[in-house]
Amino acid sequence: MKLYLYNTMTRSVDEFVPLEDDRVGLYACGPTVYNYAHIGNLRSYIFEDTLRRTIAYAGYGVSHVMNVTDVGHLTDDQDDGEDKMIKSSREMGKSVWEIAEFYTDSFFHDTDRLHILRPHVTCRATEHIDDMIALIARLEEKGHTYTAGGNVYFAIDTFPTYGQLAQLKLDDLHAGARIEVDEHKRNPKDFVLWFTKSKFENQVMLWDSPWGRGYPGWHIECSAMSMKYLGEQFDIHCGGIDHIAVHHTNEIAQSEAATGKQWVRWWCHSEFLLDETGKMSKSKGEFLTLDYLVSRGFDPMDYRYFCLGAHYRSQLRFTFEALEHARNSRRALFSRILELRKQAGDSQGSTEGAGRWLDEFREHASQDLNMPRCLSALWGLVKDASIDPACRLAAACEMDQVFGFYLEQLNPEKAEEIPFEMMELIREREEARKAKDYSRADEIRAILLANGIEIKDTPSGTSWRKLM
RNA sequence: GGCGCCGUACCCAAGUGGUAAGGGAGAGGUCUGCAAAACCUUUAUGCACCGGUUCGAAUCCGGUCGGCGCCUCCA
Repeated sequence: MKLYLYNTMTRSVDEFVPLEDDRVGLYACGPTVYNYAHIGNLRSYIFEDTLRRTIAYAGYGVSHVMNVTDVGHLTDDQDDGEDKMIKSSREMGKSVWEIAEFYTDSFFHDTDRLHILRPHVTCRATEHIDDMIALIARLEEKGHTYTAGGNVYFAIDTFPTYGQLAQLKLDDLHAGARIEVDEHKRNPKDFVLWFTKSKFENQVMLWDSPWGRGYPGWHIECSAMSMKYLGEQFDIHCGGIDHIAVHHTNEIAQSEAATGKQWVRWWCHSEFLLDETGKMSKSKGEFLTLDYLVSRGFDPMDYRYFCLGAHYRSQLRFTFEALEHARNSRRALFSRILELRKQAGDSQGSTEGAGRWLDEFREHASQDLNMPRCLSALWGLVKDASIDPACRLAAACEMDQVFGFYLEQLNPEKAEEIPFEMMELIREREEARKAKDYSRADEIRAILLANGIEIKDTPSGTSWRKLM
């Protein structure tokens, strides 16, 4: 299966050809673990997961590497902002290391529930300080750095193609329009590789370096760690669209300045999730978490389905109404799958006969991950009565390799496992129906429904199903 | 000021030159004690607006109006 992916560098959808024939190196910018991930963050990881699954579905092996930024970042682009890790530490009365561990665990708890596959390598910034120092030293040797005011800076003037990814026109940039420019910078777009001056009273994350005791700049970790695990050149680097202008632009500069060759071949960026007021942002203070959605009665798969309903390069506005629609669809889909399983019985289905739908699915998956169209193909398949149920089921499970709903794990028995009291109510309703006391029967049906149990009366008796 | 994106039915959302996917919600029908589920039927001569290019445009070009994101940490 040929894959076509949008590449931010070329600004077009191009045929994807990996460096090696059968293995794809994929680097994803991971979380900064000073707070919970919000659902906007999680949308990005769902996109990356879809990308990874699609690459695997297309027949490639994938090496998926993700960083965890557990070293403090400042709240702005100078060294007089507040370190977010320290801020969080102070507010929660825990050490920065405990904060990092707590939110890292929380992050993976969320991604697990969303069926986001864990990266093959998860690398923590604090465990790779030596690699970062080595990279900075390499840049220093090649004359790309200077020291001023105690900090080591990257000089963008030494990297002629600076800003290519973001199509920045350096002359037109009004740097400092919104913030004051660091007086030590030779060029306003220069950025810090290593800090030695800490103004924070509780800065405990400090390491020795050739430039003094301090801590790394914000961009160097991704360069150092991606090259360590994927090589000096690799296939895909992905992240949120906000990273294009600064983070990834700077990563490219420092990486390619150090190695003298192209670093990343494909840049894939996902668009933002918006809320009613606009972009969802951690710094606004209030934001939606997966836990909150769950507390409102949603299943993590509802959110996954919601995200898959829109293209990853489109802004998507989150509303609870839209999430409810996604939940309805997802439930309907899951119950159809369970129904197919029942009909299929023990017969092992082959996907032959579902070729039309699988072709459609593959075509849209390969065209820059058009998940809305893929979902459309899944629905077409599932509803196609001309195809044998076992075959439909097998084909749906094949598509699910990309969707990640884990349809195969849907368990009819589990759907029918209900508490004893509910069981009693069902029995009582049966008796009421026999006695033609329909008002009581309807009343019980309403109670059951309120408890997430759906009743279905058939000629052969009453069956029930948990709304999952 | 620079860069980029969007405006498609009641809602969400694909489609980017060949005559509007899919889902949700609603309506009618079969079934049912009534429902639910399932199935069938149904809901945009039109894709913000105005021009232009073309045999043909939601799709390309120009303009207008409206909305959003990035350029500070941020997915």
